[in-house]
Amino acid sequence: MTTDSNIIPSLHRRTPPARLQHTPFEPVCAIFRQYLRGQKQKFTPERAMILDAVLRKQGLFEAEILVDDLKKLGYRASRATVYRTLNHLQDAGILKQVFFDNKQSYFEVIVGGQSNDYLICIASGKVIEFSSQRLKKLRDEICAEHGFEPIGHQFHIYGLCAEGRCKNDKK
Amino acid sequence: MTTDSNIIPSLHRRTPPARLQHTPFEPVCAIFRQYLRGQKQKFTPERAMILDAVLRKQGLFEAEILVDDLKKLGYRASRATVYRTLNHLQDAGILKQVFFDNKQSYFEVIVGGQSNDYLICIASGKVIEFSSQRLKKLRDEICAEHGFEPIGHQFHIYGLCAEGRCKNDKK
DNA sequence: CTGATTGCAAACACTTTGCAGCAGA
DNA sequence: TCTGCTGCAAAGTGTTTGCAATCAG
Repeated sequence: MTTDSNIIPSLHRRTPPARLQHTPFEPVCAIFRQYLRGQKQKFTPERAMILDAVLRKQGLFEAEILVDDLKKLGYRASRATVYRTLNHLQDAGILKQVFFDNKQSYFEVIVGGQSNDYLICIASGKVIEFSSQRLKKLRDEICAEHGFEPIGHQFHIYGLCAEGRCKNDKK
Repeated sequence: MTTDSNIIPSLHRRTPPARLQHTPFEPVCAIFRQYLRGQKQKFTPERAMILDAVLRKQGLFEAEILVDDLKKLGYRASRATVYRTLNHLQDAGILKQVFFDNKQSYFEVIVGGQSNDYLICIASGKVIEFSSQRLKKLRDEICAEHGFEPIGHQFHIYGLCAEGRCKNDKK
C-alpha cells in the first residue's frame, strides 16, 4: 500500500530504468483495467506507461510522437507494443483513431465517446478543434433518415485559417 | 476530325495494345487539358486513359483498383503513372482524395467541387453516400464563427446500417 | 505455472522517387 | 529540338507480425 505496486505492476522487465513514478491516471485506468480483464488480457507495466503518456496528450497526436514521448518520460516500450496498445485503448473506448492523410493516422483521447471535429488549415497546417451540438443533432437526423445507427463520426473541414490566408497570398 | 486523334494523342508508346477506342470523356477532359496547359504539362495518352478509367467509376475507389481497371480495359499504364496522374487530377479539381483508414486512400470524382458525405457501416463495411444542404450551411456557419475559409470538407459517420446491425448481433 | 506479452527485426502494403529512354508540342 | 513523361524497380513510411524469451495473475 505504500509503494505504487498495488496499482502499477512491477516495472522491471528486460530493461531497468523504466518506471512509473506516480499513480498514472485516474478513472481511465480503471476503465482500461476493466476492459483488459474482460478480454482476459493483462495490465502490464508497458500498458500502464503507454496509457500514462497518452493521457498527457492534448488533442490529436501521432503514434510516432507517442513513442518519443515515452522515451522522454524515461519509459521504455517498443514501437510494436505502443501500436498494439493503442489499438487496445481504442477497443476499450479510450482512444479514437483519426485519418487526415495517407501517411499516418492520428489518435485522440475520447474516454467518454464524445467526438470532436476539426478545422484544418491546408496552408499553415493548423488544426482547430471544435464541438457543435447542432452538428450532432444534424448527424442524428441524417442517420435516422437512412436507418443508420450512429456510433461516432468525424467532421473535417479543410480550408484556410486567418493565418494561413496570409501565408497563402501567393496563390 | 474523323479519328479521335485530334482529341486523344496517338496512343503508341512502348507497348502497342493500349488504345482508347472512343472519345473518352466529355467536358471533364477539357478541364484537365486546360489545367495541364496552365501547368505547362502534357496531355499524354496515359493520362487520357487514366482519366477515362476514372470517369467510369462510381463513388469511391482505390488507386490499386484503378490499376486493375486499366488492365481490364486493355489500357496500359504503370502503377507509378497512375499515382502521379491521380495527384494531377486532384490538383485539377477533378478528383478528391478521401481517408478512411491507414491502409490506403480513396478517390472520388468531384469535378465541380461538390463534396459528398458518408455513412460507413463498421460491421458490414457498406458505405452510403449522402449529400446535405443543411450540412453545408452548418459548415459555413461554423467556419464563419472561427474566421475560417472553407474549401472542402469530409463528414464520415461511423455506425451500423440495417444490415450491419443484424450481422453484429453477437456484440 | 501457464498463457499472455514484450522486443526485435523482418515483413507488409501503399505510395513515391531516381533514372534512362521516349515522345508531345 | 527540347522539355516533360513513362516504366521499371528501388526506396520510403507507417504499421503489423513471427518468434523466442519473459512476465502477470
